[in-house]
Amino acid sequence: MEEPGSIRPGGRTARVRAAVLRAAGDILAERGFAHLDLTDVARRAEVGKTTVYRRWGTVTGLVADLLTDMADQSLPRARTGSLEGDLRANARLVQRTLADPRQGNLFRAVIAAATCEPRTTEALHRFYDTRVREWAPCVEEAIDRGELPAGTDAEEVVRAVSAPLYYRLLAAGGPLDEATADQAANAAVAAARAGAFVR
Amino acid sequence: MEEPGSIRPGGRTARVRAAVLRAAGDILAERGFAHLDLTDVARRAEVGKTTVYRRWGTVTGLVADLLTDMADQSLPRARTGSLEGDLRANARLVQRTLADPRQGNLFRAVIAAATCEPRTTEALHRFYDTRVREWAPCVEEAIDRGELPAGTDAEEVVRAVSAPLYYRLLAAGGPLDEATADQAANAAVAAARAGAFVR
DNA sequence: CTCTTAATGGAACTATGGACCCGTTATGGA
DNA sequence: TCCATAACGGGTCCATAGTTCCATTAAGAG
Repeated sequence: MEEPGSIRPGGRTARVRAAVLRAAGDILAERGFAHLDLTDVARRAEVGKTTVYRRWGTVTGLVADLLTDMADQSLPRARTGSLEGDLRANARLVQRTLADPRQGNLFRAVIAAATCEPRTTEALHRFYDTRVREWAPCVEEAIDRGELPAGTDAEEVVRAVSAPLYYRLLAAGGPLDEATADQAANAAVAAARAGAFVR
Repeated sequence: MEEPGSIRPGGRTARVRAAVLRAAGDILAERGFAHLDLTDVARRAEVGKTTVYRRWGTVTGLVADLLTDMADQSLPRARTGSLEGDLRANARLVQRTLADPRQGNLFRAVIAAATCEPRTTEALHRFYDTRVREWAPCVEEAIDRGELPAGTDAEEVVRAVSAPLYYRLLAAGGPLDEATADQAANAAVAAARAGAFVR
């Protein structure tokens, strides 16, 4: 019996997983990582406490599974035709997500959880790898068009757009509005044009 | 009896606080935020359990106090004479701090704790405000020298240097070496020169 | 449809984080 | 130096997170 749910993943098992992940997300968004315990999750999900402990074991383990679930729901990138437009669209998408009360708190909680366990950290990294790879092509295309220096690290440019937004969310604080998003996108474009991301 | 330690802060009380904060920092660095409980802190600090619960009450409250203690120990900024030099020095300082096993884990844990409670969040913001204000003058001077456009938000430039490093530490992962630090500094300078941080 | 068994979940148990009581210590002002 | 009391800390109690056991349910193969 390795990995409960791997042999009979259909029907009830899938319903239980969905209910548990949903409850976990709710609690994380409302109360934060520190107040998450599996007993509470089981109660909210209307699922047996034993089931939750058996399948996920620890809080960080549950968050890791939540992250792989989140990674599966990736949105397609924008295609505005220009580098500025695409990156600004990305910045605003990230900004709206982080500024949304539920989503923002969820991300903060998930990142906090990733702080505590390598397994969860890896799940988080995979999540961002997915997102970055989804958006990197718009930078690649700009390089092909000659808008950016050859050898520019496309993925690094995409990360540079998100970084200031996450920095505000997690560390330094400050407003997370559309102006912040646009500034992040503009700064990334300007730095990329100047060759700051050439490998 | 508001705020235990506010009326007789000397002698034993100060020693207890130092021992507790030291123990808390050790545990956070070694095991992370999730495994921090006040009973354990009291044991390590060789201090009465009751004392810890009375003075700090919760894990996040203790971390908040730890943060104000950390904010008091600010390093003076570098003065290399050039904007690039100063910001690169700042980037490398941050990078060395975050890459150091103990310090890096401590920062991750402290930020995770700040995720869970407004009081702690505010303490964290104050911590970064202190740091940013310490370094902002080197950008101001560059503006005065005409190296950067008038109206450039100096503090925002400083934040732009740290952001990519924290983004790696907390969210996306990836190497945190000197090359990363220099890239962050270069990108911030390039963006600032292009006017991306003009208010 | 039937049967095997994967997976769930109720219930009882244990370990421990956190709260409280009250006696002890030592700070800091007179 | 002395004293009022701020602050500490040992001991005890309680709520509950997490574990274990076993009966019940239903997935999915034939």
